[in-house]
Parts: sequence; C-alpha cells; structure tokens
Amino acid sequence: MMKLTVKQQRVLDFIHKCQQTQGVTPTHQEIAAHFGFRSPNAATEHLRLIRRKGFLESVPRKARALRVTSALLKLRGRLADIPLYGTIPAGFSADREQQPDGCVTVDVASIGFKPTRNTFALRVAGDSMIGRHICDGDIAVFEHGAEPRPGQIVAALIDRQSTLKTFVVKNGRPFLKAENPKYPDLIPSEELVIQGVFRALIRQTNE
Amino acid sequence: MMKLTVKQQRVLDFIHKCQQTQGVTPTHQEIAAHFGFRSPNAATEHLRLIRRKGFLESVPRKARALRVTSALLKLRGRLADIPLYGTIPAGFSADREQQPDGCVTVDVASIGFKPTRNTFALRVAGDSMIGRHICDGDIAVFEHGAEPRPGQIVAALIDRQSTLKTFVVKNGRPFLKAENPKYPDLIPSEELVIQGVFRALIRQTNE
DNA sequence: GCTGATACTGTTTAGACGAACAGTATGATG
DNA sequence: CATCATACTGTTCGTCTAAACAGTATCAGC
Repeated sequence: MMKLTVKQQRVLDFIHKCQQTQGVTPTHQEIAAHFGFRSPNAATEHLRLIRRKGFLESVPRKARALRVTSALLKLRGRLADIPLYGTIPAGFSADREQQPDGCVTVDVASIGFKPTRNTFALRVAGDSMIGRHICDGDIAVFEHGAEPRPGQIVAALIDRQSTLKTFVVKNGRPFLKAENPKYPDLIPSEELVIQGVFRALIRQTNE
Repeated sequence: MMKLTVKQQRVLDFIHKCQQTQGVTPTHQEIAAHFGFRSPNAATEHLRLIRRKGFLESVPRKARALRVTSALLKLRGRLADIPLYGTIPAGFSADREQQPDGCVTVDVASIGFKPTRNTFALRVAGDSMIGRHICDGDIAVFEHGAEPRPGQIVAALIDRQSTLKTFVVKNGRPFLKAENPKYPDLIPSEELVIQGVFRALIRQTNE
C-alpha cells in the first residue's frame, strides 16, 4: 500500500473525523468548503488518489458513500453497546427501562459472547471476588436472566446492593459464596435476587 | 419517549443494520425498495414519525444524513482500535508496521486512557501474573515506549516470547519479577527488552 | 359510525451530488 | 530541461435525493 501525501492524509483525517463526530461522511463539496477549495473537483481528485492507494472505499454515484479503510479498521469486528449501571435497584427487568450511568462499548470478539438486550455492566466495588481475580473498580459484564451453573459468578442483590458471589450447590441446594476469606458467607440463594451471570471483565490500571 | 410501532421499529433496525454493515445510512428510496414499498414517500412518512418520537435525527435536505439515536448510543464515548498481536517479535517499533492478528475495539472511558499509536494488545498465556489477578487467556493492553515505574506490570521479551512481569527496583537496580510462587525469577531488566507497560485488561469467561 | 393515527401509492419539483471535461500551477525526479 | 504526479480552478451534465402534495386503505378508540 502506497503512502499518502500530507494533503491526502489531511483529507482522510477530515473524513474520518466527520464520520466520528457527525456519523456521516462529507460530500465532495463539503470537503472542498472545509479546505477552502473553490472547486469541488479538487476534492474529487484527492478522493480518487486516496481511493487508488487503498485507504478509502466508495460506492460510485452514491452520495456520502465514502468509507475509510485502514488496516486496523478492516479487522474491527461487530461492536456491542452495554449499559453500565451504578447500582441496580431491586426490579431490574428488560421491560422497565432504567437509565444507565454509562455505556461500555466493546467488540464482540474481545468479550467472547454476543450481548443481548439483557446484557448489562456493573462497576465492581470491594474485593469480595478477589479469589476469582475480580478486583475493586473492574467493570463486570453480566447476562440477566441466564440460569447460573455451579461455579459460575453471579451478581446478586443483597441489602439493596449488587454484590458478586459464586453460585454453588451443596447437598442439592443452591448457595452463594464470596471468594474472599474475609467474607465467609454462604447464603441460601432462594432468599435473594440473582441479577445476572458474570460473562466478561474490563479493568483499567488506576495509576 | 413514545414507543415505536412494529413497522417503525423494523425500519429503524434496517437503518441501523445498514450503518453497521455498510457504514452508510440508506436513502428514502433504498428503504422503500428494501421493504417493497412502491413509493419513497412511505419511507419518508415512517422516518418522519420515528424522528418525531426521538429515535432518529437527520439533517434536512442532506443525503444519507440519518442518525440513529438510542439512549445507549448517545452515551457511547470515543472508541479506540487497538491492534492485537499473537506474539511480538524482537523488533517491535512504531515504524516497522507489523501485521496484527486482530483488533480490540473499546471505548476510551472503559479502559481508562486514550490509546496512542504505540498502544497494543496481547493475549496472556500462562499464569505468571496470577498474583496481580491477570489470568491465562486475558487480553492485556500495553503502552509501548512508556517508562515503567516500580510496581508496574510490563511485557518483556524473554526467549523470543512476550512475558508479563512486574517491574521492581532493588538496591537501585531494576529487576523483573513474576507474580507467582511457581516462578521465583528475578531477572535484571537490562538484559531484556521491555515492550510495553500494562494499562488495561479484558477478560472473557471461558464457558 | 365517526375520528384520528398509521401505512401506504403515485407524482412532481428543486436542489444536492458525483462524475467528467478542460485547463493551470507547482514541485519532484531524472 | 523535460516529464510526470500532485494540487488545484471553473464548468457542465445527468442522476440522485429529500420534501411536498394529493390521494387511499386499514384499524383502534371512543
């Protein structure tokens, strides 16, 4: 793949920026206007060269049909937008729409499963699951409504707070267990609401 | 925000799908064609209603200027595309462009820092950093070229393989230490190449 | 059974848009 | 110094496109 000239790179950057901020790629004339060209054909010519060098694709004769094609972007998979909640109140349900605190966006391949409408994320508070290598401050992704299997980690509602616990079965009865010797709890799982099954994790270093 | 009818939802889904797969939103006539409408005005009417209900925005008189505005998508922040390498050979550098094995896409807020051109990701192999709660199979994100501070985790090249170690300073000299009693190594860091400083982590449950 | 919203067909129009053609200027390369 | 690619101006053309107008059919709620 040939290298772009400085001007061509600037045009490509502008297109990319437009797509990011406005969700729409600019027309030839908008490109010309942005760079102060007095003719839309100046932009057309640039696009032709950028396209020839492989950094751009477009559908002929279609308006705003440009597409930036960097090597990385070509590898980019399908994205998932997962709602991030601070704390989940008792009645989490798919129907009752709750206002999320934020949005975690990840590509599907990296988290290893395809999120559904019942997928949500929580920021982990406390070190109750340190034994399963889930740390304070991590973002944990859950699937609501899935049936937990023994050994899986779940988010459960205890004292109006979402808490992480391991789902275990002892003598045929389901329990929830903390993975930290400091919390020797073993709570019968019938008594509380299991909000979701743990699916993925995102951690940022806190420096 | 009012609810959409079934037909309106279908139209909105189609627009969203077009944007995902082709990067471009459809025109009124393309929508009409897709649903078998004989008049582009049928699509126009649907768009008008969807827009009125707040699920869509558009710039008047501009071609393909639709924008899906779900509550989640509004919260979506800036995205970062990070190259994922299998193993990094000795000469990792920003100049020498190396073919990535994949692409990890995350929103900047979730990983807690803004990736640069020197950011890359590795899939963790082995449990040498289990003491710092980094597990086998995790995707670790690194910043190449950053100066490690004592206690930070780094990716180092040992025996032609990228390995995770903690960067420590003992008696004024830098060492690399594994965080697992099974690996009691303490390697003088001058002898090896530090490829990057650990910044973030993505984990998927392996069930 | 009236009314209003939804869900269309069918047609027209003005303007937006990509593409093509005809030139000019500049700078790099050999 | 000739040549070629880049980087434009200026213009025309045909099509694409959003929008507007005039209707029709169906269905739910009252």
